[in-house]
Amino acid sequence: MTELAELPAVPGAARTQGRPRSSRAHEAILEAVLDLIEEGTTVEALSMEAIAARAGVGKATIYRRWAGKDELLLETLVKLKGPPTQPVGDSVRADLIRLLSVVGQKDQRAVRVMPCLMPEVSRSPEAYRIWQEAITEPRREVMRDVLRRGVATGELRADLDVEVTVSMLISPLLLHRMVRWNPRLDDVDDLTEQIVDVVLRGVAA
Amino acid sequence: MTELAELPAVPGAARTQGRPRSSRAHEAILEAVLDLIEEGTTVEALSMEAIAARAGVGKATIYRRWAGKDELLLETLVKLKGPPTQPVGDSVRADLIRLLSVVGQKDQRAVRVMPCLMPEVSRSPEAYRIWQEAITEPRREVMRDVLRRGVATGELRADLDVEVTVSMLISPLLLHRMVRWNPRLDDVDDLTEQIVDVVLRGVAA
DNA sequence: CCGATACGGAACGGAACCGTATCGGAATCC
DNA sequence: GGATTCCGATACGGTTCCGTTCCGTATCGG
Repeated sequence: MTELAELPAVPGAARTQGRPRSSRAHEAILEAVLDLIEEGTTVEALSMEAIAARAGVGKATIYRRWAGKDELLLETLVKLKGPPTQPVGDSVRADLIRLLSVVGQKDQRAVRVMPCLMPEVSRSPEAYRIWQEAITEPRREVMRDVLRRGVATGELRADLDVEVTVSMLISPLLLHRMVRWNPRLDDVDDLTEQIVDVVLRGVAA
Repeated sequence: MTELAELPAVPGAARTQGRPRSSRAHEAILEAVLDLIEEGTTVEALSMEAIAARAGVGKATIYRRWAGKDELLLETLVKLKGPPTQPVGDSVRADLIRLLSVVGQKDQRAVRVMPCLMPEVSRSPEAYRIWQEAITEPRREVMRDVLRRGVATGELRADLDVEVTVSMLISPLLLHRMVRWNPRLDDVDDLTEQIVDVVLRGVAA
């Protein structure tokens, strides 16, 4: 998918001759994208000119690395999210709380970026595919593992519907932390625990 | 193009003299906005020119009615989502299933429009307020009522956290139907029932 | 040192929209 | 019939951004 190689700068090409691409410019461009989005620019309204200006970079320097805004955004997003949180293995409950407590809490910029991606994701099948593969699916898979292990150890019932359970666990937190769907939940301090406990009770043997 | 007889048309203004505004044009403009969004135009990318062209209307006809795109969009949105579904009162479970089964199913256009509003909602406090007051809050209130009645009749336990429960019930369906957050749920045919049953079990006395 | 490439910056022609103005014609009230 | 307002259409100047192409300079490998 995307190459994050750094020292030689960018692609796997045998770019031996001449001045190497500046990794500093590379980083500055990605940071500029995040900064602008965080400040309220929609993904769609992001202009290459604004990105270049913010990064202190010529537009040509951007086009030398990415074919267009979409490619740039993809690399920005993948870099932003990093790898999913990993469970520890104490108990199903502790692992779920651990995984869920970081939803929308790791990097505040991700919270700002995600809603801006929704129009693109809901419109373009390609954007949807990338979003699924790079962002949501890896995180769901981690949680599926926790639930499956719980089934294996007998902590959870054998006929548990893993997909529905994952969705029930993540969705309320995602919706609250991403778009603050219900502002009254702001005051609930043990939201994660409440959700996990209700779901675990609901699916108990 | 010949004009048919028109109703008195639009606002409560004392507009006695001259040709009245065409309610047909009014409707055509609102429909054009929805059509364009449904076809994949982002709210932000909506241009007055495109709306006018699609509606078969001059731009001046739009500006004569609304001061700008924001006002036009607001009226479009409020018209789109009509009043919330009302519960029947048989049982808590039946009412919840009734309310939840229409999430994202009433008007397919609403499903397309909502993700496009997320960037605006997450960026502008004013847009967030309107979105809450006009869209989400009235629907939550209906569901709160169902839960409160359940508490009153003893079907639900007395110390139920209504806000958290509402969020747990709606969020998974909302996320699935709006942005298809987890495509594996496509095949689950009794998703609504499963969610309601797990939650009700989880919060049982 | 030299050749090659990247750098930041500026300018380019072209496209899309903005919001306004103006047109001849149509609809309505007095 | 006459005054008034709205109609759809088109044109306008102004703005923003696109993606490309030039600069003159900086930085690498050989």
